Amino acid sequence: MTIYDISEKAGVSIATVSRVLNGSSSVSERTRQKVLDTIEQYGYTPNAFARGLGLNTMKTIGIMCADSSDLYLAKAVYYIEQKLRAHGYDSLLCCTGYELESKAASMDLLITKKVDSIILVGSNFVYEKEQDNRYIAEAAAQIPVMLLNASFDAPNVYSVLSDDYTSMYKATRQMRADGIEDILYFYNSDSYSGKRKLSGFLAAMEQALPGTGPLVEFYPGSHEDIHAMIRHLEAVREKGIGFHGVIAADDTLALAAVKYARAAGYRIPEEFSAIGYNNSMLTGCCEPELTSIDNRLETLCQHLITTLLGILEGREMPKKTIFSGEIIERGTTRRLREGTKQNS
Amino acid sequence: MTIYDISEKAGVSIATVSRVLNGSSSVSERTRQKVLDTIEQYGYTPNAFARGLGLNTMKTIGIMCADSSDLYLAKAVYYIEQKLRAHGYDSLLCCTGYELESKAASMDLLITKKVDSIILVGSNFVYEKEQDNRYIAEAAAQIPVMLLNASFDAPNVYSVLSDDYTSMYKATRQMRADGIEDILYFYNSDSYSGKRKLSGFLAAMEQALPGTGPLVEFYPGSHEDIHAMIRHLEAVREKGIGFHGVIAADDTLALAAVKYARAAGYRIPEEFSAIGYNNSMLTGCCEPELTSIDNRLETLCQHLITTLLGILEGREMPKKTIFSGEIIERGTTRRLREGTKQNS
DNA sequence: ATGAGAAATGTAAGGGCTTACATGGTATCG
DNA sequence: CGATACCATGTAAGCCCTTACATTTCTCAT
Repeated sequence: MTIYDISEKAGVSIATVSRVLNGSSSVSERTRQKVLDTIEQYGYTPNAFARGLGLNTMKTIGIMCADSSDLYLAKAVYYIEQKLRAHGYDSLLCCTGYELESKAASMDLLITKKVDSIILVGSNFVYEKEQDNRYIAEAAAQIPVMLLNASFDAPNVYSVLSDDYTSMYKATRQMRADGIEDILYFYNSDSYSGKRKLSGFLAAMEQALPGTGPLVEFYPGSHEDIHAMIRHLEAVREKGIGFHGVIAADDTLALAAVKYARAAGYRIPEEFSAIGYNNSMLTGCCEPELTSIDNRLETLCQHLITTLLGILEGREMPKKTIFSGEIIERGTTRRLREGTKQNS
Repeated sequence: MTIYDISEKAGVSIATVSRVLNGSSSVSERTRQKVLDTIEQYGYTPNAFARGLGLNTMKTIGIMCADSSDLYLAKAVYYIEQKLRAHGYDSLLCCTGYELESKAASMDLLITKKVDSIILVGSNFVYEKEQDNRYIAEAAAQIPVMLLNASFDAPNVYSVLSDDYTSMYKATRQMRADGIEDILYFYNSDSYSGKRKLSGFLAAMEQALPGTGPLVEFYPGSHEDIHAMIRHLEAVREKGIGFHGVIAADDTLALAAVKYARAAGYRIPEEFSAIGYNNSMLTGCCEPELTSIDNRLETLCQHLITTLLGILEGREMPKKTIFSGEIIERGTTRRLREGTKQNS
């Protein structure tokens, strides 16, 4: 069943059928109905390839993310896919892993597949070394590239991100205001946002205790292995380093910190505090529940899609948008700051 | 840059270039190299649409899942995407939600987009009423449809699933063997596998205590809201129904049960047991750690892809494959069965 | 009624690729 | 050395749409 069949059955030319299909230019209401009826009757669907060839687009967006099974990234991918679909775009998903090479390769692949744009989900796509980001600039020479949770300045590259620096800065200040001196920063990624978060922590600590070397621990293992994280923290203590608060770059790490602290016999939050990041469902999984920073992922995604659609329609759009995060207080932090409303 | 440009630069015909590109039929090694060099030199990539139009395939597989942010589904999508990519296929992701209507609509959409096959990830795609599954059969009339964790018998539909019935049956028997009489079955889905799990539980209970009405609770709320789950369990107790063990259809539910039990003052596993399902990262999130059923998701996905590739190559493939699951014992169950090796 | 201009429709030229078939060249055999 | 068979390559006909441009049909003011 092709457009020719329909045009024949409906007694019009293929051009007219095409016009009806695309809603463009003028077709009299009468013919329009006639064509529509015929299409309905014969159950015709235009061939996507031929259409793509003609229009040079198939309304498909490439979504790249390192690991779509990661709690946070999965959520982002979900929001993005939803919102794209709502606007008639499909999503070609590409889980690239964390190596630069395979990211670049996936990017080429998506471009070859003729996606209209590529969305890079997660801050690990932007590297410190400028040259490592060349692959992004190269892709952007062909189609717009959107960054979620990262920023990179190049033509045709658009960024939407959360103000991780300030969020961490505030969290750190808050924990100090709660009277905790020895805070350990626990993180597992040197990604773009990973670095911003760390800077926020360091800035707050430097301001509070100038010249002191703040406690900072990098966890290199698997993102899901809470055991290993706990062991890591135990190893830190065994080195004689004491800490009564943990600010983590991620809820999983924070959860590990809570479990570590409980095992070590601390009462939480009286003797030990923890703040996580992402405000994921994991916050409900520990006792007491985890205070966490919400970076308004859905808002970010919404904005990213709005921006993308604008670009695809040829409008001028902001190259970089930053949203602020919010600390969601739960049971792993006390509240000495505002008066003396304490938790216990 | 088209195939014409290359053919010109290389001094051959477009047919030859095409042949080199597709590795088909015979091309002399000399011309082959010449063409390859030219392509390399000018950085030519064939136009995917034109190619699709000619070959009537773009090596793309549709992946449908209700909610790709669900821990378990996200993992499945991840495995599938990885394995497909390894074989040169791309994945068009489609999060459909849980309504039949939108599932059917998404299916049409994917077919319109000319995917080579559709994979339905998750058991919620198969309904009890035969007629509600018509949308699957209809799609299968056009392209092969693969079911993960569900089964539905129709031409061109292939199923790969875990033996949820037996897994639950075993888990239930095991908990009873551990001396727990009042086991509550806690579930949140009437999906295909949801029903199989429930049956396994009921069968084991019926066998143990014929005629007794087993305790069964359906949780209707959000998949992520652990609080609500806990409240639900509390409400059950307030109705005067006692239980000292929970078998849950899902790790999140089991986690809620553990939190519920701890809050109620039970010692785990001495006074209260719990078994979850999926063996997800959540098992490491509670104290003690959660015993859970592993349904070998990666194996399922691997097999599903192998089957799919076979079908696409025109080979005959098994229509239904069932793998057995495995109980991974952790801290929320005791072990009275095998001798007296106890946990505490 | 008539002619101009607008509206509706048709014609045909791509878009970039695959591939059946045609052609020319070379090796093989008697 | 001519006939046979094959291998390498080229020619051209699709694949199914979109759309610029040409043509026909209306509409309406005169």
